[in-house]
Amino acid sequence: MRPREFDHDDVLRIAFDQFWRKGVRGTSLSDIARDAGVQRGSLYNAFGSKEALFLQAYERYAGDYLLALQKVLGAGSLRKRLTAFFDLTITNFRTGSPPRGCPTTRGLMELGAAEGEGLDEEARQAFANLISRITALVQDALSAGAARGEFGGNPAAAALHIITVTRGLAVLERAFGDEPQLRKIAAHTIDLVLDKQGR
Amino acid sequence: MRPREFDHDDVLRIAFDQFWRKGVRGTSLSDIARDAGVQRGSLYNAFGSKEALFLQAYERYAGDYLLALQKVLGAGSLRKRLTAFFDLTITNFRTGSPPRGCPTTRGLMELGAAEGEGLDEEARQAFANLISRITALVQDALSAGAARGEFGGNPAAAALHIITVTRGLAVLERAFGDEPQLRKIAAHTIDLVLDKQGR
DNA sequence: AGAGTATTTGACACGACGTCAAGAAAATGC
DNA sequence: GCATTTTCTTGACGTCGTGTCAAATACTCT
Repeated sequence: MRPREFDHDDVLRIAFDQFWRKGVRGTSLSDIARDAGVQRGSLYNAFGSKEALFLQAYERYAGDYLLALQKVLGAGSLRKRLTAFFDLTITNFRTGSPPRGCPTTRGLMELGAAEGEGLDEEARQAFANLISRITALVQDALSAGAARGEFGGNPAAAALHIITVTRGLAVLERAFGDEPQLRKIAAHTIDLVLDKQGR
Repeated sequence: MRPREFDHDDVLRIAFDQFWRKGVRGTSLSDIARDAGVQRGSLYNAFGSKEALFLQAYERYAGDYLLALQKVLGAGSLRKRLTAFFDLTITNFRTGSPPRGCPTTRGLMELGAAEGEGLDEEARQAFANLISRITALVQDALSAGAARGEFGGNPAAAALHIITVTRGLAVLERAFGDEPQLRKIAAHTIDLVLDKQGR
């Protein structure tokens, strides 16, 4: 056995950074190879394909991100939790310059509509999976809030609504790049859901 | 002067159909040329570049789409208008098999985060422009509704919120392809905005 | 030390984008 | 009616990206 000459995790991080900034289709394996100081062929040998490499890098990101969300969604009043949740969400795709956007949303929209086109079904499931798990976290927070009388609606419906808004924010971020506006929408959403419309 | 051997508008329609289904990056000019029965070089001669061709095709689509929206947002009670608006929105990216998704959202997420990457600034403005104009239409409907006592909130904030939800729906459509779920979210959003939370 | 095995490396085939020069076809002027 | 001109068309080219393969390489285990 000959040992790898590069660190698996280093490559994963470097690759995801590129994918995040430029999208999967917009990132070439040559770019990653150059950045990581690895030969292009070695990447194919180690990961099989660009999509497989992306998937591994994405899973890594998804795990980290879920942990961070779990943290902010688990402490404080419901309003505080939701505020922190939106905050982390917006911060997540507003970091970097230019801002990197939301990798999940970008990945989803990069999917080919037809079969075989672009990213494959496995990637779609990875994206859907992260969204589902985030939805579950939000729903848990809402249910906990309901138990404490901080919320009187349907946790499942409200969680879905909140998630939809975060996905929409990811899109508007791309369109306008106007962070204050995103935060306003987030605040408004919290008001709507908590039924204090601030009028 | 030698006349064109193909119809400008035909090509635009054929091209946009492909862009819509497979994204800009996922569509090759060879595909379009084959589909349209035109030589690839002729497309370059007539449009200049893939992005320019996309932009023209997109503007065409945007105009049609705006007209349709204007129609449904201008008649009936506010609730009816919003329902028809969400209906048209969801129908728009659920048509075709497999569903084609939302071209605006896809286009936005295909944009390169950095300069020079992928679609250029002009495309971003075209996307942002359509979103802005749709927002304005929704806001008009809300204002009209407010004048008739059908709505008591802030039209600008509510319109922005609604638009955000539609962008989120476009993303969730990609993730889950679950049309009934999308419609539920839409209905819930209308309830929230009109302040009848259906509890 | 030697054999085995996985990794690295460079070359290859293929397709896509965009450019360019040469050929083709119609409108205009004489 | 014919030549000219102007535009469109056509095919070839260079570059870059993806993915494959066989040969060379370097480590490990016996």
